[in-house]
Amino acid sequence: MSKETVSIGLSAAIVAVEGERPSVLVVAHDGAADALPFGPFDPAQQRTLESGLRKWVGEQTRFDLGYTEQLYTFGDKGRHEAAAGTRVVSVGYLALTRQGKEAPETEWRGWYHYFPWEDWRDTKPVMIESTILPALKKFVKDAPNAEAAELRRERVNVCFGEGWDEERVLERYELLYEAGLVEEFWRDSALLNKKSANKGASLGTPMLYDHRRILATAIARLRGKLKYRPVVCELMAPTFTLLELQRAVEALAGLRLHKQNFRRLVAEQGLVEGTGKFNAPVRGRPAELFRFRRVVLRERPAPGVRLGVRRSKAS
Amino acid sequence: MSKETVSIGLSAAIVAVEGERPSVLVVAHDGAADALPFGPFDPAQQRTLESGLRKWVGEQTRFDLGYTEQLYTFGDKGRHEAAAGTRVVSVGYLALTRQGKEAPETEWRGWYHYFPWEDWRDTKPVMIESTILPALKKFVKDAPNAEAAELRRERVNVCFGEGWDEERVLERYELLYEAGLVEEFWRDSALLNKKSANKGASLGTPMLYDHRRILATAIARLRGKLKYRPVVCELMAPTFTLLELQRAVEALAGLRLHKQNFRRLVAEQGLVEGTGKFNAPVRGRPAELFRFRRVVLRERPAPGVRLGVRRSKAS
DNA sequence: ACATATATACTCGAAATGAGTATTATGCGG
DNA sequence: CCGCATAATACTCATTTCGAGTATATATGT
Repeated sequence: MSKETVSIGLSAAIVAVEGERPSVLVVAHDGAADALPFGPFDPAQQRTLESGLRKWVGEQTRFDLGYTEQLYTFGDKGRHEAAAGTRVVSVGYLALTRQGKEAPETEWRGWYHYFPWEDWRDTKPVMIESTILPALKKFVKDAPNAEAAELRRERVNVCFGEGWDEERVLERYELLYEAGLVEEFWRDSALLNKKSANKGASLGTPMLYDHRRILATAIARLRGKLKYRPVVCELMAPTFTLLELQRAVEALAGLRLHKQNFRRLVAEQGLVEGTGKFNAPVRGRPAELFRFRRVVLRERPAPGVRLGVRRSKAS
Repeated sequence: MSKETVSIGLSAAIVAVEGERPSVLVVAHDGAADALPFGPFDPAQQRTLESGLRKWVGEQTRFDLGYTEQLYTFGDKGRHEAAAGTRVVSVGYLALTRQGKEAPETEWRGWYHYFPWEDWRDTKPVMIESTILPALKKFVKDAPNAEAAELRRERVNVCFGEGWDEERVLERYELLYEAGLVEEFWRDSALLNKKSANKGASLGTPMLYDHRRILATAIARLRGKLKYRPVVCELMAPTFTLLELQRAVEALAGLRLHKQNFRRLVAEQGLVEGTGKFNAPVRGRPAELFRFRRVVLRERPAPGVRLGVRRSKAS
């Protein structure tokens, strides 16, 4: 039994929304691919995993995390290579923030750079029909046997078939990974096999280690949670118009919502309250500025933003 | 910086339902408290965390895990004590099974032994009014300052106040832990402070290490997932009556459901199909035996068992 | 004044939900 | 063999929620 030691890596997907653009904080870790802020967990110094995370994030980004939530622990061999003889088990976190100042070495990047197929706000991304589905069709055909092919077909259908489920971000990324459609797959298998496979397709911008997988998990979780917990509030300025709130939710969900119904929902749920003040609009009637109601923020038995998804024409 | 090393512990809450009793597989680990099957992760031998888990569970229970799902990774100092100088970070899993044969050293135990306050099927557990709320009121009063008291009051209200949310199992357990109402709290603080604090209240049966916390997470997750994924099917015999299915869901949720509406839901969703055969009832009209529809099992864009919770009188 | 753009109010039908009542099929005690 | 208790299953109904849309109000720029 070779003595391989374990090390715990902590990574954070720190998310913010500026206008219509959901973004994530990346650090230029070693000039290579984009990376999430991360570092090893030091059990001697830290009482909890989360405090370890805060320490790293603080050092790398001078950021003071607000809302944080653990996502998942990944331990697969070969998806987070470190020094030989050490296995990195990485614990991913989601953090929400208001995009204040950040440190020199960091940068906000729109998360759809990494997941261009996830943004359905304007139209269904053309790459799905033009690139993804044909490649996945090939992936199905290349299955080792009929049973595996049927399984793959099902997965493709669930992930990219009719009935878009905006929450299946991770499932989709993993499918593309296994199908060899993201750069990480070729990089990881080259490292594992010690031979460089010929580089295949590369959808979206790759990230360091398994960071894109962590980000996928973060987006999936956030999209899910939006619907039953008031998490958007962590991302908004102290006051905002209802349209701004809607645009933020849309940006995160990657979908357009029905305006009138959206405001009905947030109103009914008592999520926000008017301030009596109005904004100075570029065009059109001024909109009232709202704020979140403190009461709701301390998680009640209650609600988030149920997205009133729309199925027909314009806003 | 003292060289403390990390070790990863894998634990599984293996859940089954027999009739009306949801239960979890426990092992008699060292005669002491009940424990979940668990063991350290060996990076040299295992490619993934889950395969490591399957190995341990296989060895300790001769069980072949079916459906498994990662729950959470706990790393707090002092809640899973091991050899000095090693910090155990424990990754908890949920597994669902049909309660077949088990190994000698193991035993199925009803999970409400550990969480008696979570079973609302017959009535609201009296212990909530008689024991828990008075003790928590004291916990609020003992807060170091007014702000902390307000926070505690809110938590008590969300967890045990009006509007029972059956999913907040973990929140409730953690609150009781912090309030010193479960044995684990006194055990852990004695270990940390090296002095044995006077033992306080002890609600429910305690477990080894942080296993009760992992079980709480498992129940919470399962109760949540019931509503939007067909997970019960992992727990049912190949064929079953609709009432048996309902009883299983009720057992897990700790709530009673409205019979007619329950069958409407599962029927509409196409979750099950009749077999044409009927059971031999002790009393009453014989019930048709159903089975789950294969199609639905490969997670569709779709449904689980939305619980048609009832708010008035009898079944 | 009017075209344009946005905010906000209100309407309407379809579907989902909660809560029943009604009917059907058994076994059993007389 | 009748009638009753018991459970399964069918059907009803009011209410709420949801998706979709129309209507009206209030700005700006020309």
